[in-house]
Amino acid sequence: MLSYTEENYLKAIYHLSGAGERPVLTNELAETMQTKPASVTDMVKKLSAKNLIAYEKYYGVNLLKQGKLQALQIIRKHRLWETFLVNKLGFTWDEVHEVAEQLEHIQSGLLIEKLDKFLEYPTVDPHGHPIPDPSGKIKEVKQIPLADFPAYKKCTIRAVKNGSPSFLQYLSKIGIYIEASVSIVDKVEFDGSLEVSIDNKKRVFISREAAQNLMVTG
Amino acid sequence: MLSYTEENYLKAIYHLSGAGERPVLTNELAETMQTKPASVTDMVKKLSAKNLIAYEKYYGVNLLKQGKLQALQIIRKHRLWETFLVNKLGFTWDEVHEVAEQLEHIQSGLLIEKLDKFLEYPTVDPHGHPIPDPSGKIKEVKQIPLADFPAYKKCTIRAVKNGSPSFLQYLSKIGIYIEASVSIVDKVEFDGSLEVSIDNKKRVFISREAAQNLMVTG
DNA sequence: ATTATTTTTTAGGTTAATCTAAACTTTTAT
DNA sequence: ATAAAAGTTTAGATTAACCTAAAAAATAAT
Repeated sequence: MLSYTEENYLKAIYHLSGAGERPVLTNELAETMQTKPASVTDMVKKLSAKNLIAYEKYYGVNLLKQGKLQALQIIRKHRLWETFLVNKLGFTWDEVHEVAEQLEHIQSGLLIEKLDKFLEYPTVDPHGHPIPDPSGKIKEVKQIPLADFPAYKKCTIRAVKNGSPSFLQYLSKIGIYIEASVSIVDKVEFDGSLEVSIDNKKRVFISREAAQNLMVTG
Repeated sequence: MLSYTEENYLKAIYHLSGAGERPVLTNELAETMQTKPASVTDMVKKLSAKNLIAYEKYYGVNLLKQGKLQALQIIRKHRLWETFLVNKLGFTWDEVHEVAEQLEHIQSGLLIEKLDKFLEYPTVDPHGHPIPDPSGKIKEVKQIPLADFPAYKKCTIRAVKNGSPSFLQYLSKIGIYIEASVSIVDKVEFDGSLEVSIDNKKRVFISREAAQNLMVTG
C-alpha cells in the first residue's frame, strides 16, 4: 500500500514525463511537489526500491509498469471524483481540483466501481480529460490547440490543457465550455489573439495564450 | 487544521465519553485507537495544548467546547458519507464504515454543504444514527433497546447500537431493517432470546444480545 | 579544455506519531 | 494499612517526510 505522498509523486511523475515518455528530472519534480530537490531524491529512492520507477542518479526517473499503472489508477479516481462533483453535486469546473486531490486517495475498489456506475461510466472529466478505464487504459482522441486550427472552419471544444481555476472562470465568463461549437472568425496580427464565434451566437476575443490551452477537434 | 490522527482521537474521545459526559481514560482510548497507552498520553497532551480537551494526569480527558464541536463535525461528515454510499451508490449498510472512515477526513466545507443538499438533508444515517447539523447540534430521539420493550406491543426499529458488519449482515439476512415494524411475540426463559414478528409477516428468533443492540421507539 | 554555473546528491537534523522499557500513581485486595 | 496489581506517564528510540548546508557531478561558457 502506498502512502498519500508516494501516490502524489507517482502522479506527478506520470504527468511530467508525458505519460511515461521521457525521464523526469529531480528539479522539476521538486517544483511540482512544492518541495526541495533533496527531498525528491529521498522519495525517488524509496519508489525505486519498490520497483515503481527506475531511478538513475543525475539522470532522472522513469515510470515502470507498476508505477504507471498506479499513477493511472489515481488519475482515474481523480477524474471520476471531479465528474461526480460537477455532474452530481453542482460544483463548477473551477472548484473541483483541490477536493479531488483529496478524494483521489480514498482506498476502496468497491467505491470507485460503484461511483463509476453511478456516473454512468463517463469517458472524460469536466475539463475534457480522458478517464482511464479500470485497467488503466486511456481512450486517446486526437485534439489540437484552437490556436492551430484553420480559420472559418467549425470545431468543437474538447478539453482545456492548463485548467487553472482563473482560466476556467474566465472561460465560463466569456461563454466557452466543453462541447461548444466554435470557429475562428478573425486573427489579430499584432498579438496573435483570435476572434471566435461560439455556437454561431456570440463572438469573443481570446488571447493566443488562451487559444493554445483550448483543445479542439474538427 | 487538525491532522487525520488528531481528528480520529477527538472522535474516539467523543464516543467513549458518551458525547462528552464522562472523562475518558488513557487505556480505553489506547484500545479503540489500536495503539499503546504511552502514545495516547503524548497525543492527549497535544490536543490539550490546542485547547480541544482538558487533560489531567492519571485522571483522563474531557472534551472542551472546541474539541466537541470538531468531533461533531467529523461525525457529521462520516454519517453524511455513509448515507451517500448507501442511498446513492448502492452500498449495503455493512459495507460503508471503513470507507466513511476515510471520507470523513476530506477537508471542504463546500463539499459537505453540497453533499448534504444532494442527499436532501438527511437526519439519520443508514444505521439510524443522527446526523449532526452544520453547527453540531443533534436531534436526539428517545430510543430503548428492543430487549427492554414490552411484549406484544408494536414498535419501530430506529437504530443499531453496535453496528459491526457481521451483526448488520445477520440483521439483513433475517429481515430486520431500519423502520421495520416489529413486536415481541415470545420470550425464551432459558437464554433471554426473543421471538419477534416483523411487519406482521414473518417471525424470527433473536438473541438477547442482539435485542440489546436494536434500538426502537414505541 | 578549463572554469563557472547549474543540478543533483549526500550528510546530518527536525517533526509527528508511533514504539518499548522503566518509573511512577492509583486502585484493589488482603 | 500495607502490599500487590493495575493503570499511567516519562524517557529514549524509530520511521516517514521533510529540511539546510556542503559535496559532487553534469552542463554551459569562455
